[in-house]
Amino acid sequence: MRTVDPAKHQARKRHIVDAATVLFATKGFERTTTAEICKAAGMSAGNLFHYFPNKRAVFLAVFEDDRDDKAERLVQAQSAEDPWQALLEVVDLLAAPAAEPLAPPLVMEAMVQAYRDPELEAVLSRSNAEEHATVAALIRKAAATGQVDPGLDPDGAASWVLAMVASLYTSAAGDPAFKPAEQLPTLRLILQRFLRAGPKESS
Amino acid sequence: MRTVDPAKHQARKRHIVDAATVLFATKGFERTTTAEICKAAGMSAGNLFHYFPNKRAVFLAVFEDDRDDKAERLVQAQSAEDPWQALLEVVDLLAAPAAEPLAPPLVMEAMVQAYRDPELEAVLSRSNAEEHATVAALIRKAAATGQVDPGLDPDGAASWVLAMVASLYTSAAGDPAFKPAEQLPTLRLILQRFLRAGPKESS
DNA sequence: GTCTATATTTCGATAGAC
DNA sequence: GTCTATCGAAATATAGAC
Repeated sequence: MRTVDPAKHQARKRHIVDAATVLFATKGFERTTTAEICKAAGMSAGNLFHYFPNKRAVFLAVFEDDRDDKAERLVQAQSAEDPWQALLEVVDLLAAPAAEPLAPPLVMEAMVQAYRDPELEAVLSRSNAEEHATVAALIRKAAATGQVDPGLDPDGAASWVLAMVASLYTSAAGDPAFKPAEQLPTLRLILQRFLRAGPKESS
Repeated sequence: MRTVDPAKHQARKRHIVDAATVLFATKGFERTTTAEICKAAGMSAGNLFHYFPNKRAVFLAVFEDDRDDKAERLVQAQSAEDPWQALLEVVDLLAAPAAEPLAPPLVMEAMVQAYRDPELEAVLSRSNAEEHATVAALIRKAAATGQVDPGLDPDGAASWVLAMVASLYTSAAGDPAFKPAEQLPTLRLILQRFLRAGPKESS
């Protein structure tokens, strides 16, 4: 007999993760106490540890949830008709959260913690691998339709596209005056010139 | 009467900084103890604290020294005849250390610590401002000679150039298999296409 | 290096759903 | 009656001060 409703259980975990996300982003992982998470989530320590084995697991769940979310939306964007338009949509999708105040510090914190936590490292690199595969596939498609320079290595180019998107997060994290949204037009311009350029180059 | 030879004092500080750099890069700031720094530098704690007030000051000195170093070499590269060649040289100069094993983790560590240490933050942003000014000036010059698209905003473009260089460090820090040196040709290609593109764009 | 303060995690109990 | 969510206090671990 199972009396636990999986959906409810999942929702409860999500509630905890949402509360913890704010704290992790503003105070960092170590400086956030489980007591604070409990208070933010409106529950006791005993209850919190009923859902997660330890604090690290809560942190991990932040990025697992995000990965699931993103993977789903990537499939959407990927399925768009025109490969070049799909690529631009994917880039927008990946870049958009950089404008939210919590995302950049959270990304920084994740990079730091990934250094010390192989499990987190695994989640992040899986997430990155999915993004890379999506972007590379679209570049390949767009090259096939002549919308992207066929001379480019799709995997190498995809890495650079992702690196540029990532720099929106690192820049925003370091400098509060940096506005990622304002950089999107320039990012699109760079991508356009880099990827669509024809085979002939003037040195 | 002065009993300290300033040059000798400076050299001794440099020696400590060099020894500490290796430790900071491999173990991170917090996990490096002052005792380890003493041992690596071959001196007693009393002697070390004669040169630096605390561990944080040693860490700070790593980046101050680097800034001085870089500023000097930036002047060199900046003075090259052709603005476009000068720009490429500056980029190479800034990108080159990414290939050294210690630099990427050290850069990461600096970014993390800058979050919590306004003094370090100041050193890093000053360093960044100098790089930005140099690159922007060269872009302006190259635009004037028609080697760079005059439609670009030099400051905005310079920020993106630096962001791309920085991504060599972050990528190398995260993934041991990533080889910054191999990415240099692609980086140059991106810069070339982004910056040199004429005014007409095919959408 | 010891000791204190603070944070994390475990434990046993209670109350309600099925 | 069994199973689960919840609580709050107790025990363990960790970190910081002296």
